[in-house]
Amino acid sequence: MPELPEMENYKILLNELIISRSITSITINRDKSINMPAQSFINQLNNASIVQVERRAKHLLFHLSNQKVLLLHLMLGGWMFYGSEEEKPKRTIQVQLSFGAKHLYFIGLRLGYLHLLTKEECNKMLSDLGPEPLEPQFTEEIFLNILKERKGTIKLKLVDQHFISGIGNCYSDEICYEAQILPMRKLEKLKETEHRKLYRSMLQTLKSATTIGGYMEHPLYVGDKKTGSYDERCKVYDREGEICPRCKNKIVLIKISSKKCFYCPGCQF
DNA sequence: AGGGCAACCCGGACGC
DNA sequence: TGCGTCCGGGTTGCCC
Repeated sequence: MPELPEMENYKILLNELIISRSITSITINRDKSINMPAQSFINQLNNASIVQVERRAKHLLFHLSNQKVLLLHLMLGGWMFYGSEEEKPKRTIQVQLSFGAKHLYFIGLRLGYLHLLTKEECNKMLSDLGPEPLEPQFTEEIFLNILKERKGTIKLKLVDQHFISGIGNCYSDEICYEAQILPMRKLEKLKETEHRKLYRSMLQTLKSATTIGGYMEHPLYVGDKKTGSYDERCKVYDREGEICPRCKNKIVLIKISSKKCFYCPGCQF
């Protein structure tokens, strides 16, 4: 569920909150969330500090002072909260990193994980990911070129992490809506003007969602007004039966390859 | 290469 | 309130 804008928002906020602060204790409530025996994990993290938080696709990389990397993927429904013991959400917490009196809580890690890796191991884990859509070097011409080599359903391509990384089920629908293109159409049947429109809609949607904090429903800390502001701006995702803000038709839900897909039959072609 | 599908996992929502 | 049931959804791997 958390996609590029949500993770980018987390990255920006965490870079303000936890940089250079020593990890004073670590609590593992779910062994499956990490990639080694809990005691080894704890021993390696204790007293380390987080030098920088980086994002790659839907992953966050916590770069540590001991040259290791904590690689986070929230998968479905994972989220984070930063605050004191009293502020702690009343949810099951899988992993907790403490920075003195403040703690970073990892919540909802079912299939999600927090792996402690060397830089080499981390690079290897991420080596199959496609380009970052918001990197300046990912130009419209490069996008058009990779589209020319590909066939298939637009929505399935947009969520394919080998093709472009960071887009998931929500933003793929929002991007198609913005581009006024039906998500079930085939890439190879689009005109070049539609390819260009898809690129511009992709950048516009991801940028504006990132700027206003993504659609993540839980704030990162008490008083966090930024995280989640995009939720009400989603035009089609999870809005079956609601009125399209552009043409007043009703939003439709279909399945594409067992994925939920929302679109407007009135103004997407 | 694209597409379909099962498996992974379990908190939380929902029904009674 | 309490218990049982079921669902969601990104990713991987396997098959056609």
